[in-house]
Amino acid sequence: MWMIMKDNGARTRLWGPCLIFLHTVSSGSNFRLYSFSSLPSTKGSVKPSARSENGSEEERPRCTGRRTGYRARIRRERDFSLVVERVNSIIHLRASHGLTAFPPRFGVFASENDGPRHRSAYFKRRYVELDSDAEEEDTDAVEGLYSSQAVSYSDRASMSPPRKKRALGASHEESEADCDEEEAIVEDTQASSSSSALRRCTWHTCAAEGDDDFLVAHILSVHLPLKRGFHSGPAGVTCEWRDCRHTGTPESVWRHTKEVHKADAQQLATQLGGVGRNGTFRFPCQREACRLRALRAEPVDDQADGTERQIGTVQWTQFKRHCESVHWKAGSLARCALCGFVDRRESWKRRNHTTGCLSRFMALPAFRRGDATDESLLSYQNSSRWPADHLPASRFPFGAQESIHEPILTHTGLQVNPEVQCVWDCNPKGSVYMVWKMLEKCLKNLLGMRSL
DNA sequence: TCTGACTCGCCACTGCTTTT
DNA sequence: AAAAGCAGTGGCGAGTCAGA
Repeated sequence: MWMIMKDNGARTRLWGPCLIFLHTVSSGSNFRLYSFSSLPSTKGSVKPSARSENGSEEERPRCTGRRTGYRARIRRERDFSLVVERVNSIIHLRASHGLTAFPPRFGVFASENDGPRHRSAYFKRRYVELDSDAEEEDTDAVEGLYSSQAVSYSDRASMSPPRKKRALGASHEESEADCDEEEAIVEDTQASSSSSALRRCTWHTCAAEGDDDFLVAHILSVHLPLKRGFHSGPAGVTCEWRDCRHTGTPESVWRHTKEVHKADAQQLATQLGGVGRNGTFRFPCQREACRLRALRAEPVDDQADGTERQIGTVQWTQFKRHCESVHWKAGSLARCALCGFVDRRESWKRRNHTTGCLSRFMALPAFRRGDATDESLLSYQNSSRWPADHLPASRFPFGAQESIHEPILTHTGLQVNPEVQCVWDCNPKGSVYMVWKMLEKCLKNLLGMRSL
């Protein structure tokens, strides 16, 4: 279903497995449920892809004026106005943080400019799962976010096989874990690759159980809840086109690049025969890192358009992504909430970083003892960074700006820390993710539905 | 309604690392 | 040493959106 949220006057369009329309009614801190009739029409990027997994058209949850598809199904099954009235009477969300991602893309980097996008692998997968009635979840699962009772929750229909233990974790393990703990990491990682894809939190007496993303959210909301704020990303990046020293946010520097350097790029493409069909053009990136790389490399192949592709050249249509992923390490990238590892969003599913990272973190002696603090997380992030003198030259993102190595842990007060209260007979309070899962369960139970 | 710019996700390729 | 695995990166097509 669609969810639209207004926060301090700025509407954020979100999609999620919900039946509600949240609307700010008082200074961005209280949210109220509205019926679908209040929903504005949605089109464009908030709409799931028209393509289904098997290539056929499916019933899609769209907020149009017509009672079609999923919405019509809901209306047939329940009198939705009664549902809204009921939910309004028992839910009260209190937020002291700008909820720009609801549910948050837990496990990866999230910031104000990094809201959920329907094309992300996570939401695509969530849509498929939640639109299917094939599975029924454990109704007690969400409670595991709080309690130490043995509960289980699987947010994934399947889990990718774990990555092999990599050098990334080696230095960390040398300092933090003994041999037994290394075995525990391996066992834990292997366990996570089993068909159940579930494993337990290793925190002291905690018995919460779930998949990788669930456990990351659980750890950050339950065991290390207070001081961790949402990192807003690198404060600034530098253009570096030739000798340009223009600095700013990734978005502003990209605008600057388009305004000031695009003509230069086109001229380079023309000179080097990099102009292709349909107005596309490929040019050598003029940042020092790419120029040095090009000097060291030979042309690699011939392109369909007859031009020769060289190391360090890029098409203009891909240039923003190139800047963000190669030079700035900022923008539309995903970041691990535990170690700060940054990768392109579309690579997260394939790389399966979370499995190994979570294993290493939960193997920390302090974490297993149950006395880990935010300093433990900060220490873990520091130790997980690639030491510059140990980096293979080709692996290191040569030219990447320093912000990539900044820890994401910020010591902030409650006033900027995500904190949400959901009153549903039991009055829990906690992270956005946790309350979101509870709300999802409550709505399911209320509607008597197996899935939304 | 059309069009061009833009975003997103999938895929292929290269080269390095790890395993056998 | 060969094979397999993986990280880094760019190409490409489909979808989206805003402006003409």
